[in-house]
Amino acid sequence: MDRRQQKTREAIFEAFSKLLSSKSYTKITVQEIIDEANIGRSTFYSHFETKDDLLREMCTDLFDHIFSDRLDTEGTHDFSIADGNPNSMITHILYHLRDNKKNIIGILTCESGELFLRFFKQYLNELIIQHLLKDVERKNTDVPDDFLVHHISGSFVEMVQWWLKNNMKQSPEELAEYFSSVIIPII
Amino acid sequence: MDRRQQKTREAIFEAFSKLLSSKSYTKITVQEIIDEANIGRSTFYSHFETKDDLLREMCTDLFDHIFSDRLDTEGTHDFSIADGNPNSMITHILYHLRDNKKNIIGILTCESGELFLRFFKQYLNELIIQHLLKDVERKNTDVPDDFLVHHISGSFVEMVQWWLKNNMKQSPEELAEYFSSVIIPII
DNA sequence: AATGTTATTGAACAAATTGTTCACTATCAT
DNA sequence: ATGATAGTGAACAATTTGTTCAATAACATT
Repeated sequence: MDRRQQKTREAIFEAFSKLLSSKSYTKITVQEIIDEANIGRSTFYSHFETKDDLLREMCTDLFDHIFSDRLDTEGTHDFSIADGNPNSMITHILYHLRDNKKNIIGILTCESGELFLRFFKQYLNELIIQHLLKDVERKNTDVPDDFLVHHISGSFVEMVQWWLKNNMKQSPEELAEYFSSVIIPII
Repeated sequence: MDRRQQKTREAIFEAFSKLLSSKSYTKITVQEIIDEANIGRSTFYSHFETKDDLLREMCTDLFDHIFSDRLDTEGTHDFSIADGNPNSMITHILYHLRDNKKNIIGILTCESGELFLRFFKQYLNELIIQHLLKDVERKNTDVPDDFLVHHISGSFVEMVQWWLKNNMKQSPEELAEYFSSVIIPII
């Protein structure tokens, strides 16, 4: 990728992220992003089709990063997606979210949250199906698998939202304990 | 309230709801609502400040209706918010959502879902605090009350979304069973 | 260092949208 | 019948959106 493209893309992401900390997604105009990023109008539209497209790309970048196994060891913590231990996986995700540079709270607390959460749940569902419900004989046969998967991923994103909005008072390890406490008994 | 005001308000609600079934909230313009409702431009703005305001009012109307006790008996079902039985409360809410005239799926599957769900969770939190966790000696002391309340309300709205997006295949009673099955064990 | 390729610029453009104003008309309650 | 209230529709300036295009800058490669 051309160095100019990289710089422009990064400038747009940063401008967008900065704007998200002061106003909600729908209120932000493309013009403001352009001004903040200090780029030409046509440059923005050569990178992204629309504002929605920009958000989509940013989410893809973020979750690809969090949920990719290769990047586990370079992080600031020892928890990994790949080791199959539920608590470790949860803690891994929470650390990434906490230390992330993008303005997640900005994305969440406005209309764009819809898109963000859709991404989040999608990645989580795959993770749950692959690691949590595979090779585990379930005791709770009252509910269908599909319901349970959505319950777990749904509960998780709800927990993350609650956590972020309360300024992440709890540690990722503490939160992982809470989560296990309301999920493990019902699997 | 003036009969003219009622008619205008109703026409706007209906137009908005109809538009929500064909396109997402952010794509809908005030102009389209005006055209669909067949009213004057200035009339719209004398009723609602903005499009967001309209959505807010619609949500308030809806949830006030669902969560008000007085209206329990007039419904198409025998379940009530007031009787304190969790399953009965859940079923009551689900029936209302299912039979509702407003386009809930339209609201949910677009950016306005943020606002809608905020309302929904707020009403649910109050209900949970008042009816579910009051006078119940909790066994699960590993998690704080605040976390548990959010977990329950969060899980509930996630379940409703899953249900609506799957065309409400399950009956409200069946869903209430599912929900109890993943919540009761962890209280 | 020269060259062809590619990214960015900035200005200009039409079309659509937003929220407000105002004089006029229709409908209401009594 | 009448005063009060609600709706009309047209016009308004200000923003925003997405596109186009020729000129310029930065790039990779030889």
